[in-house]
Parts: sequence; structure tokens; C-alpha cells
Amino acid sequence: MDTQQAYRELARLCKVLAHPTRLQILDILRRGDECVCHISAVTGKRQAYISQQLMILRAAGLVAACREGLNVFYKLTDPAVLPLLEEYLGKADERHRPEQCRCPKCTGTLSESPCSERR
Amino acid sequence: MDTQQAYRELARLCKVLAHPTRLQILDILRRGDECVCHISAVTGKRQAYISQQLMILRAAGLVAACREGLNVFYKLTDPAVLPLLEEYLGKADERHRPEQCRCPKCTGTLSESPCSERR
DNA sequence: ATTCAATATTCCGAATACTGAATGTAGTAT
DNA sequence: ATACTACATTCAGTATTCGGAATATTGAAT
Repeated sequence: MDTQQAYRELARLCKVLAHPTRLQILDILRRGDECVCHISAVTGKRQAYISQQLMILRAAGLVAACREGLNVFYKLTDPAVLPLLEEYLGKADERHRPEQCRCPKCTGTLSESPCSERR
Repeated sequence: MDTQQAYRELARLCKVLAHPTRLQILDILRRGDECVCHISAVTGKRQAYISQQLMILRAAGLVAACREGLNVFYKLTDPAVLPLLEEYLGKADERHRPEQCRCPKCTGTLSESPCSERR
């Protein structure tokens, strides 16, 4: 009875996805890698809270972190969630650019592709 | 800001899916409509517990019930979950047929297509 | 009307998750 | 060394969920 294991694993994945803020983070990251402060600015949530949710996503293997100087950039690591997001949230359009964001990507002071950014 | 609503709704759906027994029920139903006692037999869980989970699935609009004499048959109503199940659980193979099941479908005493069974 | 079988609902203690506040860590600059 | 910035972790109170037990409802048969 190994299918039980499959149910448990899929349930664990769904549990991680069953959270509006975490979904929004994934939605942000499918537009490109972003640092914590940018995610915080886009969502309007405090940094500590975002860090918490990122930890959960990281533990589930959905995202990975890599440090770039002072900032930590996150990227999607599980390509299987992309079709799910597309089906329910639509195609990813352009990147968000909040007013008050001071991250290197938003201010244009990025020191060339952070941690081998995809595409 | 209507995307927040989309995140909330998708999160609500994922929350319903984030449960091994409920996933197994959906996995059973994608092989065809089944009555509660059959689901109970396949999963090995008590009837009351299955009814509980079915209520949650029903409230989420994922399944619908229809009575056929003494039995109540359940069917999938949201076709959007099928690709998700296929991606993570594989193609649905043949129907389960537990030894101790006394449901009309298993004993072959079904009075012609219950509630307009699909296919 | 009574009984039975199939299913549905309610209740409750235990476990788990959520979320804000406070604090800790790591890298950079002076 | 100190200060600062960006991020991570821990803690605690609250809310929610889990899963079993008991009970209710519904339809069929006698």
C-alpha cells in the first residue's frame, strides 16, 4: 500500500500551498527571482512574516535561497507548481515594481545575474 | 486589488485538498461514481468519518451527491482537479473492488446508471 | 408504525497552525 | 570595534483542524 504515501505527500504539498501569502510569494517568484525585501514590499507584509513563510516554502522544497551581497534572492525550484499557478491564477505578466522598494533589482544596482538567474 | 481574492480562493481549495483521506476519495471517484459504503470499504475508514470528509468536499464544490435507493452515490463535479491528480498520482487505472464491499456496484445489483453516470 | 441499513451531523479533547513581537545572525561599511 | 541593513529564528497566545464517539436523519421493507 504505497499509494497511501502518495496521498500523504500530495497532502503535504497542498497544505503548504493552502495559504494566500505563500501563494502570492510563489506568484511573485514565477516572474523572476526576488529578494526578501522586494517580496515584502509587493505583499505589504513585514519582513519577519515573509521570512517565516519563505522558510516554510523552503522546507517544502518549493523555493531556494541564495545570497547576493546583503540581499538574499529566492527562486522557484519545483517546476511542477507552475502549471497549477497558471491554471488558477492565469499567465504571469510583468514583474511588480512597488514605489517604496529599495532592492537592487528595483533601483537598478544589481551586480549582474544573482546566483545564476534562469532565463 | 482583486488578485488577493484569487489567492484566497486558491488557498481555500488547496486547504480542502490538503488531506490524505480526501485525496484518496477524489482518487476513487475519478474512476467512477461510488456510494459512501464503497468508499468506506476501499479506504478502510469508518463510514462516519468518510461522511465527514465528503461533507467538506461537497461544501467546496468538488463533489456532488445523488441518492439511488438506499445508497448515495458521489461524483466529481470540478474537472479542474483532474489534471492535478493526474500529475501527482498518475493516470487512474481500474476501479477498486474490496472483498467485503456489499454496495450495489460491487455485488452487481445496480438498477441501471445511478443519477446519470458520466461515460 | 417499527425496524433496519445507509448516510449525515454534532461534540469534544488533542494536536497543529497562525501571526505578531522580540530577538538573533550575517554581511557591509566606516 | 561599532553601527547599520537585510534577513532568520524563537516564543507565546490564539485560532483552527483532526479524528473518534455518540447521535440523528432518511429511505426501504415488513
